Amino acid sequence: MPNKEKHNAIIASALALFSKYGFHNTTIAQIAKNIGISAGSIYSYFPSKNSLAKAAITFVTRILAKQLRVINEKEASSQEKITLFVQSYLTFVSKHPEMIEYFFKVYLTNKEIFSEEGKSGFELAQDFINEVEKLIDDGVKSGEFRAGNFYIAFSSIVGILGAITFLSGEKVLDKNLDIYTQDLSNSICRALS
Amino acid sequence: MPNKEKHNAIIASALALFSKYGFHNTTIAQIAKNIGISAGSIYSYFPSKNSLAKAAITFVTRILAKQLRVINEKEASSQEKITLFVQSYLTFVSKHPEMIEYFFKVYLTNKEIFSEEGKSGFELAQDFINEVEKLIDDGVKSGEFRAGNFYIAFSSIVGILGAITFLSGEKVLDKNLDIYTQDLSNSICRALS
Amino acid sequence: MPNKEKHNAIIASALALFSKYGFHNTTIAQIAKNIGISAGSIYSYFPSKNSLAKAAITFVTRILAKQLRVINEKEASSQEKITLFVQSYLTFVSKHPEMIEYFFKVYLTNKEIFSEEGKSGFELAQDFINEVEKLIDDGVKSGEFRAGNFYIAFSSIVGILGAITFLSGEKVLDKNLDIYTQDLSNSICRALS
Amino acid sequence: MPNKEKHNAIIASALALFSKYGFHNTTIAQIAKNIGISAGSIYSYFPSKNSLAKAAITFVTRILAKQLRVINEKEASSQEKITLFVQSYLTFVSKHPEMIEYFFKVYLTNKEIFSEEGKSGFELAQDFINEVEKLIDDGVKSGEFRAGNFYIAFSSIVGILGAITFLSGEKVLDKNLDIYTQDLSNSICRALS
DNA sequence: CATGAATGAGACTTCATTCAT
DNA sequence: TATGAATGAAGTCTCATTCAT
Repeated sequence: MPNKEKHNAIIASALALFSKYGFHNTTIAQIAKNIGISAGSIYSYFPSKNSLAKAAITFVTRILAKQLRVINEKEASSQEKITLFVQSYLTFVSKHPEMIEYFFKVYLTNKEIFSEEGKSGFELAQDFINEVEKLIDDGVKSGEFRAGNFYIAFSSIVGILGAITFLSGEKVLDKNLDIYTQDLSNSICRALS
Repeated sequence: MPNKEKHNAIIASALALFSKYGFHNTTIAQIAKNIGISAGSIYSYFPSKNSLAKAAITFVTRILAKQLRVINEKEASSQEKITLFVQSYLTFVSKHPEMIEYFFKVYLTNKEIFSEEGKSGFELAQDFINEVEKLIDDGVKSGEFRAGNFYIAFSSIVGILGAITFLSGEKVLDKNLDIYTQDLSNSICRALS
Repeated sequence: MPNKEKHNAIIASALALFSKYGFHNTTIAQIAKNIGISAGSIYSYFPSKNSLAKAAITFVTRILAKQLRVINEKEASSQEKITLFVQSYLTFVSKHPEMIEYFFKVYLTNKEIFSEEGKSGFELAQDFINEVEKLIDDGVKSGEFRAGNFYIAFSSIVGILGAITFLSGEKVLDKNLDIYTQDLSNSICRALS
Repeated sequence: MPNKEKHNAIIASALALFSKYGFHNTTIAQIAKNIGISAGSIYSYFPSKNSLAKAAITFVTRILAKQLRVINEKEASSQEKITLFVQSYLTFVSKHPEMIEYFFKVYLTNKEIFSEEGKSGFELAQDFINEVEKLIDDGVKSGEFRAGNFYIAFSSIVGILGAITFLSGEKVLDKNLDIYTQDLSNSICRALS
């Protein structure tokens, strides 16, 4: 693999275009042109368009997982952690909407791209999911969150954040995203408690 | 097969295949073959593949909106209405997973499919959104839900249900969906109150 | 499969171009243009370029096998049968050089096209090979040919005819092919006896 | 690695890969990697892939011509020479099947590879052909072979050997090639006499 | 209205060849 | 001379859409 900088530039380009136009409406040629390289060049870095989409997901997932890991390792109540996470998440959405939109739009809606041979593409996000699980578990242990089904708790966090992200991307929100931090944290904590 | 019947059969076929394989991985020929008609004849009913996708989403949206309208018109507390809605929704997911998966998939990726037409896929769901708004408003008026930003409340309902639907589609849930009715209603009501 | 006539026209076009320019130097577009249809059209008849090459081999092989079968079924000495076969073969080469050249050039030299999953592409010619075997066996039984290894006898017939065909295709022969009938039959019979 | 040595290593690598996968299914990169050099550096030795193919065929042809020349210069009957040639040829096929397979493959498909250059692949083999001609002429002069058309005699030798080589390459022969030496020589001599 | 063969535009991908280092 | 990243041209194949029957 030639060059790490270009590798990342390709991912960034793909991320931006996939999230904007969708995976199937973005061509390799566009991704290449977008960063001033030739289409064939991309194949020195990624063996296929699908693999590029996967690399992009891994890229975003790692960032999200890392952010949450840092928060998980802090000394703070679980409610505070939720707030911190919502905060860092919304900031991230503001700064890199294309990454989050990619995560929610392309990833969730194009299973056929990410899964292979019975293996759910879901596993690509495992790192992030593990951190969410830890966040929930810790809260249950400390008594701040009620014990209950993991998937419902997971849905309460990720679903609410995902939905508000979607609305933001659709430009239906009148204000800046960070305005909603406290209110969203509140709703999530209540849903979990 | 009368006109209207074939029209609906085409939508049902499209719905099933789009949700299973994705819009771009489903061909008009497959949709046609699936119900034993010719590819060309689909164009007697829908002017394009995109228009078929739109008709399908309208079809599903109307069903969801109608279900919620019936519940909204009942004499019941808002909490009970939430439970009723979750219940009817989960039943619907169990019976017609393809419709709900398509519903979420299309909305998440509407840009990909509908972007060129000016009208966002989001707008197509206005009926349904209006009913959700009414559900929330009524709860706020009755004092059961806290007053607050509509979009956050909307996200709390639709986001949580969407997330659990996604997990169900990914086959990561160990049990039947309806098991989660009470727990989910609980989480949603807490998030709103 | 739409239409038998066009199916055969495609095979004929492929045969002519493959034998003239080689498999890899012939494009689907050329094959199509050659008979005035669109490139995509070919894929209604053959799922891939490789499959078209295979169909062409089967086509030629069947003709060769049929010719030899007719001769094998005649009442004649084996030597006479050899002569008849050489005669009919040379006539065929004169009339349809592209078919025979295809057989010897494309088929023999592009194994990767015709074989699949351990299965030797050789089997595509089985019909013809069987007839050659019968021709030899009958001669051995009648005492005209010496008993011996089948593959050597096979090589004596097919190798000699193949080589003269090749030379003919290379335009190094000064005279018409049929001039050589008696001489070739002679050589083959001696090689076998 | 000195100049000449690398030159030959490239030819050997090309020979092995061309014969195994075919000219068009072998990439310059593979040829290079196979001997641990870079793709670009092949162009320091050969101006194009085609020229490399030509150099390879010349290389093999010279070996074959030389072997036959040595035999031609011996004091022996023509029949003995045929046997010697068959023997040395089969040994060569056993030791370097890739060279012989390439030899036949290239000549059969020379149009595909060399056509644009005006000079047919056939001409490249002139050295070898001359030696075959001498072998035949000597036999005719000594009365061992019957006088007749050169091309038929040539086909009898090269066609039979080519066919058995092909069968060997197809792995349809049950035994080692050298087993067939006497039998093959026999057939060839009879065909010529 | 139905059919389905035909079209043609366009996508992904490969690879010989070049050239700056 | 060596390297190998980059190019760009080309080829296979797909499929929404059309249209003659």
